[in-house]
Amino acid sequence: MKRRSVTIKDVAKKAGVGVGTVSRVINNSPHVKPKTREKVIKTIEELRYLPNPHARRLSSGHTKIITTIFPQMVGEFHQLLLSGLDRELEEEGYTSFVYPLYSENRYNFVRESSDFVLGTDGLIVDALNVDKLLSSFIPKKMPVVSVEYESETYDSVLVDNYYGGILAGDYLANFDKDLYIITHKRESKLESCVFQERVNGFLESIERKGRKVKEIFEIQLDWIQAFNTAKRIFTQSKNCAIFTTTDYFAFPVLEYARVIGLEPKKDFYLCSFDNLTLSDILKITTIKQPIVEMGSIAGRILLRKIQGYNRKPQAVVLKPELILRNT
Amino acid sequence: MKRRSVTIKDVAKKAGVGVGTVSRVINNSPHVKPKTREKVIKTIEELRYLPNPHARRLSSGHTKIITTIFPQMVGEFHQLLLSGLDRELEEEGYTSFVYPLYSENRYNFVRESSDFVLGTDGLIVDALNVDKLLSSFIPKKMPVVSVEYESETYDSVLVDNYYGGILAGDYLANFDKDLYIITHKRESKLESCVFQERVNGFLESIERKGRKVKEIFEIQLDWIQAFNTAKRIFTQSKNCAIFTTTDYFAFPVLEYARVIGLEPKKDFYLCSFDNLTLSDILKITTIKQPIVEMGSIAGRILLRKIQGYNRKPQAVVLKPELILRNT
DNA sequence: TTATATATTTGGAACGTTTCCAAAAATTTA
DNA sequence: TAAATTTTTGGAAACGTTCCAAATATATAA
Repeated sequence: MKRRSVTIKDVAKKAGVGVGTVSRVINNSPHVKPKTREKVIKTIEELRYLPNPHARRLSSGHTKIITTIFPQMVGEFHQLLLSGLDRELEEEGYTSFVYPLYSENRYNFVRESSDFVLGTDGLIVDALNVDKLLSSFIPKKMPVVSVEYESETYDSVLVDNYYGGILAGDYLANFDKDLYIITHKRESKLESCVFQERVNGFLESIERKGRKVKEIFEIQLDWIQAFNTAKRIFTQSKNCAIFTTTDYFAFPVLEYARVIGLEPKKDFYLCSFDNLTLSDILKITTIKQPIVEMGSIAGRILLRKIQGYNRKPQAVVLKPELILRNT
Repeated sequence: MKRRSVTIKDVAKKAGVGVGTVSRVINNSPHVKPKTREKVIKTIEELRYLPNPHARRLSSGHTKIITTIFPQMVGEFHQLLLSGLDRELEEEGYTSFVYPLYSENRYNFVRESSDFVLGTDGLIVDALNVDKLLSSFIPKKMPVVSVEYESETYDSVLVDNYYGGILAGDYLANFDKDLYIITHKRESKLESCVFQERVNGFLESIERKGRKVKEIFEIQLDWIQAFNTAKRIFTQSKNCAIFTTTDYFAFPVLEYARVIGLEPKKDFYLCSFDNLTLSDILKITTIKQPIVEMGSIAGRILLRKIQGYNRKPQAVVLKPELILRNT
């Protein structure tokens, strides 16, 4: 209600047309005579008119923006997920903002001013227990898709992490080696909860085959800790098979093994999880997660919900796949 | 303009008060009798009323949200910057969204629908040539602060990277070692441009002392490439001093040196840049960037601009600092 | 040429808040 | 008890769009 800037009315008056016509020109409606359109465009430029997005949104009811909530922002995974998502969104003129939830403060902010959530057309929530953490204050009509976590309230898109663990177990149990697991230690409710499932699947698989794991190392998402863990494992056993629950851990493990001169697929075996670019370059055997696909499926579902298509929450569970490489 | 939900009028009617009063209750105005307030709150809960954020924003003229544009999202640096920023924003009830610009597509989207930029109260742009890339389509009255890049159009907050390079040079040139640089290779206009300055400062410093660098390695922001580069350097020279233009490169270098049994501050020297948590843990000598401080200064300036305080664009240049540790 | 169909343009009523102001009610003071 | 002051209140106006129904201009067919 403060200082006013150039409005659609100013443009309409100056161009000698109605506001509706100006609106149509702005929105590329075909129902405007070329001559009129030209005149309006010229006026818009003269007055340096910019549509007020808030008015636009109040009137149209949408923002063409969706929010992606990530537990934190780390590297390739999120970038891939986002790019899959964007692929779908772009087609319909949507784009995505990221709201990282790396601190309690940020989480509280979302809770208290749910306004922020409502100010956008939809919500993608990644790797969070959305039912417990968010659903209570997200209005019922807000379209939400949960990724990497099977929600009871919303549609979900995820990889079958348990099955992925089984694949890894089935592979590594083939060899007569000491079995180790390096996985992520979950330290707060805001951290991703996919890793435990992978471990569970792995344990189930090797148990079936009468095998046991020698030790499970739980570390933070940090390559140096993984490197040091590799050191510990290879000191303990010169004859081991390691399951790392994310590629981020596999890279340093392999590197350490190389440095001390161990040969993969002979001195040791390594099966990882994710299939990020580097695991291909480094020829690491890994469980492939279709990350980009996960993003685009989530995007498609979300768009459909935004368009009013309603159904009971379902989970799309993608099958991970063992990618046999040189470890 | 579709299906209507519960509005402030519905609440007012049901509670037997005027819309103004309801508005006052929602916004915690002190000018409401406790009894009335209670009655209104009860009605709001009964009707499950949620204020429409678009209407709110149109009327009030602000969103209480600011957008942070990052070239890409990687780890600790951005998290620290954001947390510094948030510290300031939170006090005034603002929060920040992230818009990562990791692809041309995303960049084009911002260009074409600048609407997205306008939908928020202010803009923090990190490590991008904001003058060339963004200023042309950002409306004049939009508050913008550039971080890590000295803008001609907007206020900037940055570390004196050149001076940081000099500090590193002054330190490493003390030793009678072969000098190497490992830095980031800038491959697109959307990538950060701070590294070259650091290199330039370093080169200036050692030239003054009559020294020369043996080789400059330009690699991607990727630990394995840094690791391999370390391998190459230590193979080439058993007696070297290395300047890494970011801690991300220093970690693998140090790790590799450890693995082959070289002792820091004796067999080799290493000076890095950033001062991330790990450089402390690993006792790496580094140039400290006050990242959190940078974020909070940027936040403070932005808030002031939002509040209408206007001045000619200025740059706040923070001095980096040599943190002497064990390398 | 006229009647009809079609394409273009128009004004103004929503949209749901906040903000402001004048009026009403409550409280204090004389 | 009346007057002065403070607190609380209701509701109109404004925010700048979109959308709709109606009006006007233009093209087409007879």
